[in-house]
Amino acid sequence: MFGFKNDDAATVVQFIAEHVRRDISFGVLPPDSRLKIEDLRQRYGGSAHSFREALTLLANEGIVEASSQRGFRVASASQADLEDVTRLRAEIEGLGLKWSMKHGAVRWEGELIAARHAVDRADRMVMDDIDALALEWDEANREFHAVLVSRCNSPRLIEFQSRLFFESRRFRFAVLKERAIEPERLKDMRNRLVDAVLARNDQQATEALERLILEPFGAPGN
Amino acid sequence: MFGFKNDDAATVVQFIAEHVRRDISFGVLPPDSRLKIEDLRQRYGGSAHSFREALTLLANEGIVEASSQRGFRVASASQADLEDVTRLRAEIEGLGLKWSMKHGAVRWEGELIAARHAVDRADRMVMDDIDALALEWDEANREFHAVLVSRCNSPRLIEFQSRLFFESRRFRFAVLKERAIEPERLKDMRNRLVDAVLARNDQQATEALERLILEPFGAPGN
DNA sequence: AAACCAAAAAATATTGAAGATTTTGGTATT
DNA sequence: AATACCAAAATCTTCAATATTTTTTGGTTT
Repeated sequence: MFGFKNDDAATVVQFIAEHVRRDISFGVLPPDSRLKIEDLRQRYGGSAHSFREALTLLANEGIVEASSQRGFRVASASQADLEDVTRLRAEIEGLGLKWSMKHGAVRWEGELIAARHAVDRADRMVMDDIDALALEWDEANREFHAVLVSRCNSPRLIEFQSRLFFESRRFRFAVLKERAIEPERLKDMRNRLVDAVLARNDQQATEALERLILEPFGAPGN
Repeated sequence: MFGFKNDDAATVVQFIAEHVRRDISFGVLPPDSRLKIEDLRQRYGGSAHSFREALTLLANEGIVEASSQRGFRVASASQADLEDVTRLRAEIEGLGLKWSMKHGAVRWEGELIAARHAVDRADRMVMDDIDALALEWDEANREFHAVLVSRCNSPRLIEFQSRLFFESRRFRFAVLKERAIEPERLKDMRNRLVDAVLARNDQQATEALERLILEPFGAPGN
């Protein structure tokens, strides 16, 4: 019936998890709100078991909190969380970039330049219709940062990076909704980053990356 | 009735997950072996659903692999995995240690010294009866490395560290079973590490930590 | 009025059984 | 030997029921 023979998200649990994950990122399900299984079923479909499984999974990812015998709720999103996630993201991603710069060749550089192009474009366009383009915008961002670490040769680092990126999504959308994105500034920082990568300058690259990650959130702690 | 309402995860799923996690670490369930739910139920008890949930969780942690429609199996443990885990552990733990050295005070130093004492002792004793003392030995190790990062002020880093430590357990036990532990050498390295920490010397500390983590596995890549 | 206890109500956790779908392994055919 | 096909096995998903825990409610005592 369905043509999905891929190993990707072919199971109901993963389908649900993906959906809930996205709705949490977008703020449709706000922080600290309770996730009553019965309510969710009516919204997303699926059986109670599938939901438990999916929520257990999301709890393990950190965007849902589970307390024993008391059900699930969306993880809180405090200032401390924001700082923790972004700081750690800067470190992990910086490390992955450093390693990628050792192994990545011309092909990688091409992917990087293409991803930069896409994300620059998304930055410029997203303001026109935030609701419609937000997902696309974030996907371009995800792709760019994924390429940065893609050649690091460490599957676990890639997974951590991806997880932290998802966790920071909520905060990123909050910034976007305040229209606090500065396309030109971001483009500048990305150019400096890519230049440093192409020149294989480790230190400049990690510094540029750190600024790119931290600055949109107001560089807390100055 | 008040008192015992700890967050202690008294749910069946977590109980099963904990058990299976341990058996995988110990090699009771060897890498790549299939995890048939029916078989496991007879061994651990619990319902099929609880098992699915637990295994989904372990799959998310990385020590179990799930392929859609084809069940679960213990994650393979290749040389590449060993290198990935240990390398990443050295980096993450090093970062956490650096941050801990900023915030940790006298109390922390005390915990560190106590943990070092315990793990030195465990190293000396474990050879006498490996099967009986292995768990205790590894717990002392876990505690020591947990203390190192305990003051880093980043819950997510602590969680990553803990996860990587569990993932590396399998390899650590393999080394132990080959009786390839050198208590005196390890004690030396730990002393150098703790000395550097007390002196608040970032670079020496991270270098010592890196050696402590990588060396027991034969320092691959020379 | 505040604190306390017990029973009722609500929600969650767990299990069992059964139907649907997919993979696997064997057999017959070409 | 390769392919097509069928049956058995395993997994995935849902429905339904029971057990356990938390929360609420209402009445009693201090």
